[in-house]
Amino acid sequence: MPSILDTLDAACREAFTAMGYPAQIAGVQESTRGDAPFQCNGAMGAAGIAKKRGEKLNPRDIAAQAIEALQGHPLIEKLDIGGPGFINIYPSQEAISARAAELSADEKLGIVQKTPLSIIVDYGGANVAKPMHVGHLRSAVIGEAIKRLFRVQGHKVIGDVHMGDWGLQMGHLISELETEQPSLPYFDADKTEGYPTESPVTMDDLARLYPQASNAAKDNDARMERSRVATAELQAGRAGYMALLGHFIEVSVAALKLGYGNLGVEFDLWKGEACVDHLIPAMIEELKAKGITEDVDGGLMIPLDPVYEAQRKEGVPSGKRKGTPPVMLISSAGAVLYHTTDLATLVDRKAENNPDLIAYVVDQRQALHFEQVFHAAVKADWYKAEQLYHAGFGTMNGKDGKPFKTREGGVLRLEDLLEIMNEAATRRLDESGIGTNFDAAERGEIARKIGLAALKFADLQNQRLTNYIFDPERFTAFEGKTGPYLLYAVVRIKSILRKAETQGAKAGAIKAVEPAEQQLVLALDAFGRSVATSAEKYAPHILCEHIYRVAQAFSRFYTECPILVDDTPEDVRASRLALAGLTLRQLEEGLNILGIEAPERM
RNA sequence: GACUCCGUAGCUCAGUUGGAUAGAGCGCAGGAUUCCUAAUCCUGAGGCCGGUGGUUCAAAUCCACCCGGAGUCGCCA
Repeated sequence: MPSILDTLDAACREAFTAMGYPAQIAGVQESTRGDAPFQCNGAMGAAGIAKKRGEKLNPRDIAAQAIEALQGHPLIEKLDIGGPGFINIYPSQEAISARAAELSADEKLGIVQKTPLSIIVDYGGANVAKPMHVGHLRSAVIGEAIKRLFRVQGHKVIGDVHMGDWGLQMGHLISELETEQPSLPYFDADKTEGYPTESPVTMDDLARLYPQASNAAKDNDARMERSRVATAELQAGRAGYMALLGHFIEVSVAALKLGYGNLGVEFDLWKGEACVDHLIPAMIEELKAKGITEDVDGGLMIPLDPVYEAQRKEGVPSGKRKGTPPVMLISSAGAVLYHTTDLATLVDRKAENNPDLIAYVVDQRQALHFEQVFHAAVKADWYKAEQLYHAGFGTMNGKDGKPFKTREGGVLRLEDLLEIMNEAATRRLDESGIGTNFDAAERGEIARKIGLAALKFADLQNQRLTNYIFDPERFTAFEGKTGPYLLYAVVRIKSILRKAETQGAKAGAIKAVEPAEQQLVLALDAFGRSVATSAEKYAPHILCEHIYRVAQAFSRFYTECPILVDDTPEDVRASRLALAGLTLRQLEEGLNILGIEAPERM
């Protein structure tokens, strides 16, 4: 069953259509003025259309005509005209109560189920051998939310972490390890099998080796060359290096599973770039056969933009050319590149999953990269442009407006970030003296959930592309539009329901009488639309806004409408208990989509 | 230099297809608790929506130019 808003929307469009105007001008929205719950702005648009037809009509008269047609609609209590011709719509108490009953009976809580599509969400993107840091936070948190948004609409969704495990970084690691421990069997070029099963390095070793190598190579060409050679030999399949890569991946995946697990982020696939390497030769042959490649400087590319190519042929330096640069498949040094593995991943996904849609939740700074890869995939006729979407996001900055750094200027590790949030939550619990009667283990768990909720909600409530400022003080404040506020609403409802249980009070038919009750039902009724819009736009912040509004509406209801107080009549108590129960289900489902977990009490 | 994103209250941010008096949170001023968790609720003050021009009955929103910030611009991923 559609929401009240959707039903009214259809009714208004029909009324305006019957009057000879296009349906698109007559949409219904939540009121911006607060006088009425809903408004329709169609009359002004209609007057504009009439004027173009040569008729001169007053929008207020058109509104009056529309109201005439809408009069008697079962959901509508009252209609009036505001300002130049805005139609205010007041749904009836009965309609609101009936809608609450529908929502209560709906397992999906009003989320409209779509025709199932097969969707891959590519997010996470952590690198093998590098510890997770703040840069991985947004992709994980936003990607998880987008994955779940699609899932609750009935789509078949696969989350793929898509690790970075195949580039120069591997060459850096291999060559640096060789510098430290040249006697390891992996570096014996004559040996091709019989390597140890135990990894020669730990995660800590890897985390140390990579920056060591990277720094060493920065202004040492000979050192850089060693990394390049190692990379090329790895990609050519040198046995010892492949064995090392296996160790690196194994050690890293174990660490990453822990890291993502602490964030409450789960992947269905732990694939990486190395998984698709074997597809590359055939892919290159296919691309060549399709005639879309071009040899250049000993490498191979797919030109994408005639404007760019013309300048290249005229000898314009690469930094000064306009338009889209080509996709580089093979470098002059013979190495496979980022473009190549991403294209091969698209080939792999088509073969394995044949998805209707692939969404990449990756930093917006990579927008050009994805534009190029998508363009090439379309050119190769593997995908249609609308099947590939890059949901980019802005960076998390420090208070100076630059990407977040530790006080020492280094990159903040994700585990340290979580610890900062955890400490802040614990401090806050101590300060407010709440939950002091809980045992230490429960308190610890509550603090963890509060800290995580604070962080995730602070991240998700921003529009994706916004570069937002990481402000631990603000995120961990428990007042206002924060994760903890939402958890508080959930916990208060659970508390009431527990108490009702012990008193033997039962939920019954919802009758929304008080303004706070009606506002709560109307807020709840917007869930389906919020989820749909949020998914459609890859915009979790829309759902955040909705959940916050529901929590606010509940808090008001909680203040104004006593439930278990002695003088509450039994039918009113039953109705309010049912309304509280419905609110709880929706808040928990909404928070679950955002990847936020609430404690039982706090 | 070219392209992309951004500029909205003191601060941090929303603003769907152009619509009434531009919203929220924090902060600030005032108020509410014999009663289910006050981490709450209610009321208020606070804005040339970066600037100028244009389109429109109507512009934060669309177009052009300018100012300011971030990012990207083939062989790192």
